[in-house]
Amino acid sequence: MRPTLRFAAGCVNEPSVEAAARPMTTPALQKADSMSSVADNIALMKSRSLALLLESEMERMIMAGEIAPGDRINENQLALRFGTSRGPIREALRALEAGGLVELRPNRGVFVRRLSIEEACDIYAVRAALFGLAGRLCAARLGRAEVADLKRQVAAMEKAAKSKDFDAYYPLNLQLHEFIVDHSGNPVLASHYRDLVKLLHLFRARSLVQGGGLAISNGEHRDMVDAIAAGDGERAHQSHFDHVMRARERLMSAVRDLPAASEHKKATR
Amino acid sequence: MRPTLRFAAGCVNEPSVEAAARPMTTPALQKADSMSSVADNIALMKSRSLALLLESEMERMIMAGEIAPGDRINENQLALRFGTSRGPIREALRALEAGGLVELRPNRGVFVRRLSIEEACDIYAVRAALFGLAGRLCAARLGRAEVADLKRQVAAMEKAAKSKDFDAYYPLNLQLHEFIVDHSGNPVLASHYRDLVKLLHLFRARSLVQGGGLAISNGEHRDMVDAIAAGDGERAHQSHFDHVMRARERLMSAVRDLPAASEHKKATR
DNA sequence: GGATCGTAAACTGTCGACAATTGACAATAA
DNA sequence: TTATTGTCAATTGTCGACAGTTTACGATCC
Repeated sequence: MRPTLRFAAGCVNEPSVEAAARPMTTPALQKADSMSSVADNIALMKSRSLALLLESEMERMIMAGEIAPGDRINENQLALRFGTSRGPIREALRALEAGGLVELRPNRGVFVRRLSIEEACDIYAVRAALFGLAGRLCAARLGRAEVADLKRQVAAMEKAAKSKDFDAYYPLNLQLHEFIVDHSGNPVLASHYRDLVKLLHLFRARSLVQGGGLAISNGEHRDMVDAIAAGDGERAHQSHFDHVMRARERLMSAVRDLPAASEHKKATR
Repeated sequence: MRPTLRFAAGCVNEPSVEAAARPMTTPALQKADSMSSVADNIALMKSRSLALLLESEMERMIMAGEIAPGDRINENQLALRFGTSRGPIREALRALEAGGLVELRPNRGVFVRRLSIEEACDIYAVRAALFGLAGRLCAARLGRAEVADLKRQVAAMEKAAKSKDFDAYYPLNLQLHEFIVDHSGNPVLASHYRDLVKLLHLFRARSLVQGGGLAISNGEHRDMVDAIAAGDGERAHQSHFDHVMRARERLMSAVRDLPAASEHKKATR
């Protein structure tokens, strides 16, 4: 029988590692854990490889901030916590490193990547280029139905923006961007775009984006959708590119406005 | 004492795995292998980790075509060949997978990624977007000296193009693109661009690019450099973007012109 | 003869153990 | 006191072995 992978709850001190993964330890007994019983396990069996599981779980942990940028990741501790050996952990960390979420310092350990302002700035620019391309492609591809969908989304955001309901606006905003990228018809673009967005989560000052004019941002969304609706690739490109670049400016000016705190030590190297 | 890492020459049948890596097995004796003796070893010691070494070596092997797209990679065989255990090999493969060079099929093994025409097309588009951004940034950044350098490069290529000397043109072309990307001042952009170019090496029909009008291509280069020299970001973006997209069209039409052979089996899945 | 089933080899996934390195702390010397 | 050196615990890097899966091949049955 395979090792158990129980995500040993409470082994060390973890906030919320849910037993989202519990392969059939006893093939016979199967209480149907209230939530989907068999499908989950089958999916688990198919994933076939702790490393794959661990990779997504650790990515989640980093995204959720359970491990903060700059933190060192202890292999032994993780292995203990997940009830596995260090092998799969190391494999997962390698994959994460290639994605830039984590940094490998030989013989020292792996550290959650810490993004400098400059790097965040660079990432935004690349993201803008990709998003610009997504807009261009959408303008050439999207049909009436999809455009209507886009307009609906922008309208919903308009409402949230008017009432300054950031909690409602934020997920809608995310969804709109995802929609555009996913409907570009270019999976490579979508994948790279997502990677960049992930990386930006490591930027500690990210939360600053919040304040910045919901109405302004949504006005830009309207321009974007208009260009797509008109099938004007060039204009779509420009509006999409500018949208991200303006978001970058909003963030950067916010960062520079409160130069206090934050920037403790740069390049511990 | 550490394991030896001899890259056991001739163990299985490898064409050219040079003993580029030979850490100080006997700290005393050090014959100064004719080439840089100590520095190499120190660099090796610093890299500290077979996995890191293996990663670059295997990347090289894939790039050089020593393992062809679609081929399965046998961990045991590689371990034997390199004189290591499978652990570091697996770690290196994980990293390569995240870069898209290699594909992981659980319980089956890892396979060198095989790029479909569609994927290559998608990658070209993303590459165009990144290159467009690079052009835009260069237009805003480059000084007289760098522009002069660019013009020199284009002039050299002009000469090669006139005499249809592809072997001279190709490396210059590569160098020009590298130059622009590197001088964009955005390392994230440069890194992603390079990854895409690497991926394109997996496209079997890549060699078709060759025939396609050297003079035409270099004419586009001239436009690019002109825009950069003028400091016209918008025009630079457009010319750089178009340059890659036209290269894509040249490749794609070449592919479609000889529909024979090649496309054996799609999606063995 | 062709399809189904069972078996064995080959290989991947995982583990536990050991070797080497790092970083911290204590002891010593100036 | 301060700088240097020696030692030790903690942690990473690597290995060899075992368990489980896949796949190819041959035997059996229709």
